[in-house]
Amino acid sequence: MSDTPPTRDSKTRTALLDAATRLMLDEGYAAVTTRKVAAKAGVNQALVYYHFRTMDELFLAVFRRGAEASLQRLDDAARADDPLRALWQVSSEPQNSALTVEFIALANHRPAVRTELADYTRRFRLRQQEIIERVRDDRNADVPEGPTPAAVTVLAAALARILSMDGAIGITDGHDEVLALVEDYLLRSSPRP
Amino acid sequence: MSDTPPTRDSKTRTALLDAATRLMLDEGYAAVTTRKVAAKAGVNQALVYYHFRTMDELFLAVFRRGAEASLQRLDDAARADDPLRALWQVSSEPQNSALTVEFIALANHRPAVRTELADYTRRFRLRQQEIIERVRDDRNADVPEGPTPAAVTVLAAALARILSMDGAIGITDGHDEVLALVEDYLLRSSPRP
DNA sequence: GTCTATACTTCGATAGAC
DNA sequence: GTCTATCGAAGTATAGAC
Repeated sequence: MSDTPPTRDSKTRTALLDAATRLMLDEGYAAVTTRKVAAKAGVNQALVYYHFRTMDELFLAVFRRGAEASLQRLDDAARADDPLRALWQVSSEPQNSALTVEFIALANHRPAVRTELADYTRRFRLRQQEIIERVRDDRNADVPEGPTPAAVTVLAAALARILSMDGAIGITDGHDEVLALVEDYLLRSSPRP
Repeated sequence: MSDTPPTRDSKTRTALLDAATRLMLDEGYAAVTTRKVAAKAGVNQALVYYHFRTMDELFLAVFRRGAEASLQRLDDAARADDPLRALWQVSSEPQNSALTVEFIALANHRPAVRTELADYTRRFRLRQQEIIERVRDDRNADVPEGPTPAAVTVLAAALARILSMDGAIGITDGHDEVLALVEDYLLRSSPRP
């Protein structure tokens, strides 16, 4: 506890996180090595270990930054005119899903990442679910048919990810049809003006 | 062309493919190294290079073996009593989705894998789509509502994968609700006896 | 087909000067 | 905070004996 910890909001630290994120998206998590990250950030390799003591901590820092941003966007969506549509826009941000898939693969051999990913996923879905329920209650409507809020959160995550994964390998067949289903749901659930 | 190529159906070759597959499922694709694969198969490291000249070829061989098996199961499903339910069973085999996710992550930095994965995905979905259309035509029914066959193939892949990915990190919330939706679709589309 | 031995590369991580 | 220098481990791949 006598060490001076590196600054939480340092220019270099941010550059390293940006570099690691870009590497994950462009070349996959296996391309995230201290050397490549440092090179992309324009600093020395050893400096990575000053800001993040291990690779695990670097990955966790990348993950947490993205997770906090996503939860923040969720709260913004809750206050949008059409919250359900805003929720879908947050979920379907392509970068979001692409990064998540990399972290899921990473979680396979990094227990610390798995724990963090599971915690975040639960929080994200639960918050999403609350928003969906609130929208439903606000219209104190007769919402008989259609999937439950819990199912909707899983469906949204599933669709967002398949669109992202397919896109990564150049597949788009059936995507328009699926997006039409989403649009259909949003229109059926949207506030009548 | 003067080299004697290794036997296509060799005991060792199969053991190596099994070992690589298990490693991918248990520890992620990054754990698939010639040393670990050889150790798990109980043979020498250099032997991997006799059966597969490079890591790329090893990964492709693992992929192709699984892909051929899946396409075969698709054909079997086409002849089942309830083809749609059989299709869902093939898609939702947990191993299937888990392996696919690893290959998607791999495709990110192995172009050869990406090409192969894209080709296979197209063939799989197209074949699935044909089966769905045939089932629909057989009952020459009035199938007005519900998603198109192309959308169904994407939905099935999306749901199978999210269930698998969630399961890998210990998340099951909302899964029952989603499975109930699938069951609902299958019952609505199943042959009335 | 299977092995030993080894060349070469890259990785994570640390020590210590500035 | 940032750098140079370096260690040891692990990776891909090859040569050659059996």
